[in-house]
Amino acid sequence: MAEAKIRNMEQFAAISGISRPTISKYFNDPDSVRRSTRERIEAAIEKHDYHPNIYAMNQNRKLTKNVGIVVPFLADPFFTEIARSIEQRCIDAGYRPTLFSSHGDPKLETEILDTLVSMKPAGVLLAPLGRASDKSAIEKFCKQVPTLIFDSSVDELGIAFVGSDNYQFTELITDYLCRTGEPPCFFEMKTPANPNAHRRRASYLNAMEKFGYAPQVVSVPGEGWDFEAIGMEGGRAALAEGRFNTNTVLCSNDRLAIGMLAACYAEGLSVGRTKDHAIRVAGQDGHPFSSYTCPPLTTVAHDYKAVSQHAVETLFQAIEGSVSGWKSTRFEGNLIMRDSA
Amino acid sequence: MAEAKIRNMEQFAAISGISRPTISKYFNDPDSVRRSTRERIEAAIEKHDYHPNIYAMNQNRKLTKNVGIVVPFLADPFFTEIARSIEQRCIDAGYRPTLFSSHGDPKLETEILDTLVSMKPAGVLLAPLGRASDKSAIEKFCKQVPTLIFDSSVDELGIAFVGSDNYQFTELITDYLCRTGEPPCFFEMKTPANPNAHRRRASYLNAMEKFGYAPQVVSVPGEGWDFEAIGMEGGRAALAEGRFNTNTVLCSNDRLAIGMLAACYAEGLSVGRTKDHAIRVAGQDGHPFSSYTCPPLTTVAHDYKAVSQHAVETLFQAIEGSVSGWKSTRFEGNLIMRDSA
DNA sequence: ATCAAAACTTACCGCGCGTAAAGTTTTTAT
DNA sequence: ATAAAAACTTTACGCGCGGTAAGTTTTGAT
Repeated sequence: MAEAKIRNMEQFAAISGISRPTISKYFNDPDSVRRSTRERIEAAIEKHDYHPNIYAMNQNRKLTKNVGIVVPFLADPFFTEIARSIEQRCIDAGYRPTLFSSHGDPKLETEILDTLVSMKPAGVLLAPLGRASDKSAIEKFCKQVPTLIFDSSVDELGIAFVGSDNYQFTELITDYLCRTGEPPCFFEMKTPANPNAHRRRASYLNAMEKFGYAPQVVSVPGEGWDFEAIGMEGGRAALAEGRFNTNTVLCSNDRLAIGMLAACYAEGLSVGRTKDHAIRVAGQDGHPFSSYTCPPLTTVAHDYKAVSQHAVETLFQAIEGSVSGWKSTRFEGNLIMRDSA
Repeated sequence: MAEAKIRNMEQFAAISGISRPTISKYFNDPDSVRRSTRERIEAAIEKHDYHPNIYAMNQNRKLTKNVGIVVPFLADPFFTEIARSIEQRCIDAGYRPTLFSSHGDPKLETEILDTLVSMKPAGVLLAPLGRASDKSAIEKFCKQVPTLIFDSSVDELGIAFVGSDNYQFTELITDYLCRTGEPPCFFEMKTPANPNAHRRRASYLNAMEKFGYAPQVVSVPGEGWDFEAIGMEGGRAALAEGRFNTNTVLCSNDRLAIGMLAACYAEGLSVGRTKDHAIRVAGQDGHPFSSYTCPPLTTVAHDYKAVSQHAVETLFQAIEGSVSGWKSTRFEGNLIMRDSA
């Protein structure tokens, strides 16, 4: 600690008595140098606490180990959860993930893509904003960087799409709700940001027809990503006005359902699947907190593990050469029966 | 779009008929070049869609506009919320924030600090893991980069600490609970990751003594950051075993309280502040979802705005020269009375 | 001991940009 | 019109590292 701080690899090479290219080789792959050399280098690292500058490293590399992860809204626990899962898988695969959130802002999303270009990532996992996204910017970006689109699909961009089978989600839970009680009304935002919401509505309508029930969609106003608030306010209004034809409400997503539960509580309606309750409420997503609502929320859970694993694997396969055509993979969800419906 | 893609500033300078240093100057500050020049550059940018590589930019700059934000656990909505707020303020101040999460892992926290050194940030806002943090690594880092510590304090490191007055939080809500019903038991994790938890317990004990009541602390086992699960399981056990002496439970934080609410529901206990309920539950933090629990959670909310604003301002003042001594600022919380207590 | 393979060193260029010095052109003020 | 100031160009170097080619040393097997 007495000596001056090492500032670059050349200084470190000089002080450790090993040539710079060898040091560089070591940091690129510690096993690529002789054991004795490695030990000398590691001793010097220990002694001088040297770390190469990763941003300078990537500057002149043909292939970096950087991976970008972009989600539309990090304050949504669904995205924090999936991002965390993907992040971990990237680390395990020896890559350096960097996480970005578009914060619901298309301009910020485009800026992030520009930043990512500077980062020279080996690949990017992008969950686009959806409807609001600047598609041409995404398209341009996909031509420069191997990009895997997840969560919500935008045309046939990038190397592949990996997500959930939202159509199956809604059909599954609609079927369950119809079999176990009154057929559900569908509760959603009027202008959802995410294209998956449209799939879910369409699936609901189709399923209800198939099962021989009259569908009823209750769309509530509200912009942005504050779903719980929108669900609560819209839910209270809809309940007060008696806009639900049955005692069962299927929400377009869990966050809306959490708002709906709060609305029911506020309106003095007891939620639950047994006879002594006034209303049943179900969600969709398998939100991390859905098991801690009161009552615990019945929902269809994303197969987080399958989605994140397949997304990461597909990206890495593409990075490592095997280029096949664009493909879309959607995983089925699992019904999680809890007390709310 | 017909021409080949511009790869660097030199090519861009050539094609736009302006020297590279001037282009560089423009990107550093558009107003530092003549109006006519600026217009020519901007026309060329528009035409060729050129953006300088930000990582190469920062390579050789004396002062970058990078700011690092590190939180211990991004899956905790409290941290997503405060991070988002801080991020926005940095952007508004013309800086480029990059967000990192330690994911509860001290090794990852140290790695992030190394990464941040490479990034040459103008400053860093760090919410340390707390008890688990590698303090010597943080200390080293603080010597290299202007660092503001927020949320939980670690010694007197960095340029300053900004956070909440956790002592006041607990005193405030304990007082409220004592005045409005039975005095509260204190519900907490046995081995909390965050030092604020200890402050809250100490404050509870002190307040109870002051008000002339016998304190009772119920500590439940559990490691990690899955607070809702820990609160629910520990809460169920404690309720089943009748370990709460009064009908009022003050939880160490809102996430634990959310778990406690779920435990009460599971045990068939009605939660609320009126006579017809069996138990009162309160939290602390002002968690983003605390208003959507059933019943809505009574809590002490962080002054998110004040904390994030003061943190960012203090950092930028330090960056821009005015170096005063280390200071600690703690903002008071606001009691939010809802139905749960 | 011998020799080829493996590992290393030296030397040099490249990445994309910041920055400084010196000279040239343009603008502004008088 | 003239001079000073401002803005620009040219030139040259630096940041911290990757990567390659050539030559040198070390290794390990015979």
